[in-house]
Amino acid sequence: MHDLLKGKEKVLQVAIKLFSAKGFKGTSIRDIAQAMNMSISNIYHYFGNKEGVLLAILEHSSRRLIDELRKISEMDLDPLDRFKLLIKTHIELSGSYKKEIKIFFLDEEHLSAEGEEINNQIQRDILEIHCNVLRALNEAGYMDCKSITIMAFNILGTINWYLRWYRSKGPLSAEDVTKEVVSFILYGVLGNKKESIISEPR
Amino acid sequence: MHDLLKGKEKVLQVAIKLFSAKGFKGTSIRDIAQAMNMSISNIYHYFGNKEGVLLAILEHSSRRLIDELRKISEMDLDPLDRFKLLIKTHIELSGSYKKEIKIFFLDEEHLSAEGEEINNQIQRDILEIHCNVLRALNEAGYMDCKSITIMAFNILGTINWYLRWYRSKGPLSAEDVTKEVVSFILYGVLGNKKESIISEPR
DNA sequence: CCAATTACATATCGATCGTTCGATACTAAA
DNA sequence: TTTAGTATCGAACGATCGATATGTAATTGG
Repeated sequence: MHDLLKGKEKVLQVAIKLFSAKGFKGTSIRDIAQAMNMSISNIYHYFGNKEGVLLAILEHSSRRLIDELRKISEMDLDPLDRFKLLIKTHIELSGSYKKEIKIFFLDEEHLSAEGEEINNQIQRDILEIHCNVLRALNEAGYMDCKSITIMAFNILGTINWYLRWYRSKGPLSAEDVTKEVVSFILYGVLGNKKESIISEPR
Repeated sequence: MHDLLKGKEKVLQVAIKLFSAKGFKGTSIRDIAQAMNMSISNIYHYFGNKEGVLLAILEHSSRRLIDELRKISEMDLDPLDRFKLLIKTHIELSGSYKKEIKIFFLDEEHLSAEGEEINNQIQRDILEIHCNVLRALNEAGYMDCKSITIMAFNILGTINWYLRWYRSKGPLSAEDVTKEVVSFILYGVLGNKKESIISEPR
């Protein structure tokens, strides 16, 4: 047993890498098998079919992110502090699930009805968490917007796009970049009530 | 000639629809040919290969968007007004190129070196236009940020995400949704200098 | 009107795809 | 030691893929 990961777990690791790099349709079962010196049929033994691999990735990786974010959304904090923490955590956590998230939002198209349902549920869960936190923010008078949902979409767009373009190359440190993105979202959300901000989020 | 569009032009129309719906890898030349009752070989006669179809779409559709945006970015206006106009136009124009833009940002992965270069150039052009407008905004003291580029990315993320989720179904009119998105971007960009905003952009 | 170019079609190629089958090796309980 | 389940494999299936070779009809410029 000279491999750190074995069987099922390793398939997922390799598949995450390949799916995120070449897309779902762009990656064949053979690609995955070859990249880890495993037989094709063995992957089918584990996951049933190709989509099974994708769904396993989705469930496996999204669960952790969603649980973490939900925990924050239920914290007993000042609405603004909770919101800041949520955004910051979402960005930072997403950093470690970068590849997986790229898969979430890249391959929604070519799934079966069942797969699409699972994928939609994930996105709905994440959106709802943000909506809840935003709603509290709104009711506490920190912001004033016509549609909480639109605001949540704007936030997710900014975060997910950040995952696309960020390549630890530029002049700023990862931390500074995060701070800039968080700040953009913060001011965008608070809008004309920006006086609510006493101090920058650290 | 019972068809409104003929030949090359019609291939592009059909390909845009299919690529945006099922992805580049998820759409076969046969799909395109069948959807318009044309022979496979004829598409090859027009575009050389499958990627040729994609590149034709890219060049054809991005050119108009880029030209339009660049025109605005070079207008002799107050920096803030120019910025507002740019965002508003970008969102509205993107609305009509929705499918095409989905293709731009969905299929960057599976292109040849040449195709990737073209695609990158398009994205660089769009980014640069926004950077230029932002820079003027910054120099005029309307905003104060560490990185113009990050700001531009944030804007593009919000806009492109909007194209993903918007489905003329919700309670708000398309116009109102646009206004909300523009407002989010505006406040996000202006940050702690929001007093620069006198009146909402219509 | 005729030659040349363009617009299209049929038929087919070899490669690759997702998937399945049938067989072995290993492992742990009985 | 038998047995049952789990992990793994090689070989092959039919379908579909991108691409091409070889044509014929239509259009057009001189």
